[in-house]
Amino acid sequence: MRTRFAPSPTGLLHIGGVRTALFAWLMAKKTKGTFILRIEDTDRAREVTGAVENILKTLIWAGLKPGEGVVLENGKIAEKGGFGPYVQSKRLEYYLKSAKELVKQGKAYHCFCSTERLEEVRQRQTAAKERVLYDRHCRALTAEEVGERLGRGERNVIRMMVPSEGAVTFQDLIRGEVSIGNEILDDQVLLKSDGFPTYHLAVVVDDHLMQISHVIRGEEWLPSTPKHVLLYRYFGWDLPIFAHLPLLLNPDKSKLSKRQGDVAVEDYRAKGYLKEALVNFIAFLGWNPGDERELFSLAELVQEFSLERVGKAGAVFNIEKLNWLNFQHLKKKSDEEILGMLRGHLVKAGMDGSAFTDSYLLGVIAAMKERSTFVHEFVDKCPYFYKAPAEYDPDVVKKRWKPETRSQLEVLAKELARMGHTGKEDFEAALHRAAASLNIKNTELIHPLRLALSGVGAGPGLYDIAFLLGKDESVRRIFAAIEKLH
RNA sequence: GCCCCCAUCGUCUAGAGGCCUAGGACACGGGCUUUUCAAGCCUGUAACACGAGUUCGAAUCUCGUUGGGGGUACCA
Repeated sequence: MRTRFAPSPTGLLHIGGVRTALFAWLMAKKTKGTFILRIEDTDRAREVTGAVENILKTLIWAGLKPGEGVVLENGKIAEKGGFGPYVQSKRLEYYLKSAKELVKQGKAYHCFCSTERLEEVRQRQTAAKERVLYDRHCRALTAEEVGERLGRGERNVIRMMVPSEGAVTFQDLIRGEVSIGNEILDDQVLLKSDGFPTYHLAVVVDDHLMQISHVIRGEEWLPSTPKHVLLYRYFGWDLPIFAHLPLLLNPDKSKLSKRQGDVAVEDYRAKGYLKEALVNFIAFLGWNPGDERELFSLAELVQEFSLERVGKAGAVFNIEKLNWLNFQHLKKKSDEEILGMLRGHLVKAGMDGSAFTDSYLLGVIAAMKERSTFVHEFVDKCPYFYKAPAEYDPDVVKKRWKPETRSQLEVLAKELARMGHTGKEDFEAALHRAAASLNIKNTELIHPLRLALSGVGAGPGLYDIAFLLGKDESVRRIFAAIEKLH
């Protein structure tokens, strides 16, 4: 099996794009086939510099490395494989040759209509509530006339000649048989006046020349597939297998787009989503294993995935589920692995990472793991592990800080200061002793202590916090709180 | 407008005629646990768009309606 992902370099890689890439990649891997990256840069106006590199890096980040086509070699964009070039702007000769061949066979023709005339035709048709199609004006031109105008170097395009009757029927792996009447098919432009092909010509020529066996793409291409089928027939080529994936939707069910939240993979990456979670989540948008399992690694997806189990209806991109998956995948990682990511994050957050030892951070990770969905929460959610609280949550102060708290905490501080060993259970024992000597319940000390140490009312187990901070720092924070809160 | 595709809880989905008084997951509510917050465990609310058929029997098949989406460029 040879599958391909063929994006246009018009910007950042879209979440819908990676899903298409993922499905194509999975199919290739599953069958020990090849996954190819081809760049469809036939619209020069929309091209964005750096887009190819971004797309490639994002794919690789997600684990979807192309085995052929446009690849990254030593950090540089390169091409690999025997069917190149893999960038369409470098393949102009193929498209020109193909288009000319069709003209010669009478299956395509030169069209000299101006954009103004085209626009006029469109408007007339719209007003008359007719189908908006090219009126095939230039089909009537004689060979002499065409030759003459071509000789003058007049601007023209090449359009495919679509039969006005009959219908095109083709098989889609996901949707079964799809049929569209020829009468609604346009005499599609194949070669633009700038010499570049349109998508329709380029995709057919390249998929054939590159021996793509399965064309896996979004459902938005379904309506133009008949044109492609026609083109395959005109050229006398075998059809690939088509699989049109259901669309990814905004919460309002329209096609996933910008302006309704983030759509670039990079956005999610920047927010701290794990690639494992994103891939897992995206795979389940339209696909499922048929049983109750939900957590999948990329390798497991390769084992289980099949296009037969891809659904037909569009799927809403639901961030809540993604968050849950991120939590699950984060929990699956070893503390050591998280440590590496946390160190990276500390640096990014502008903190002096070297101020904390591995074992200290590992302690923070153990304490916070059940409470964190993202790696950055090992910092954001518990700043008190990195520096003493500068202020105290007013609500918690109101609830837990009584007039007698001050003197009680002083007793506790003395107990703590006297400890010989400073294990987690020693803090607990010391607090119990303090409470006993004051003749109060443990909780009356526990909550004020939590407030003094962390500045907030919620978090990991109190003794975990105290143990991690250590005896001296805990005592310091108690006195700091007494001073600030009276 | 025209064409194509789609239609099960709010969301992702299981379901390929009887196993469905429709299952799971996220989210939401309640409970247990507990020094707090989480996590975990238990539990609750919640869906076959509608209408005709076919059939002994339909979420599952057919047709229609409605709704939604996509397409309709010298963009992909």
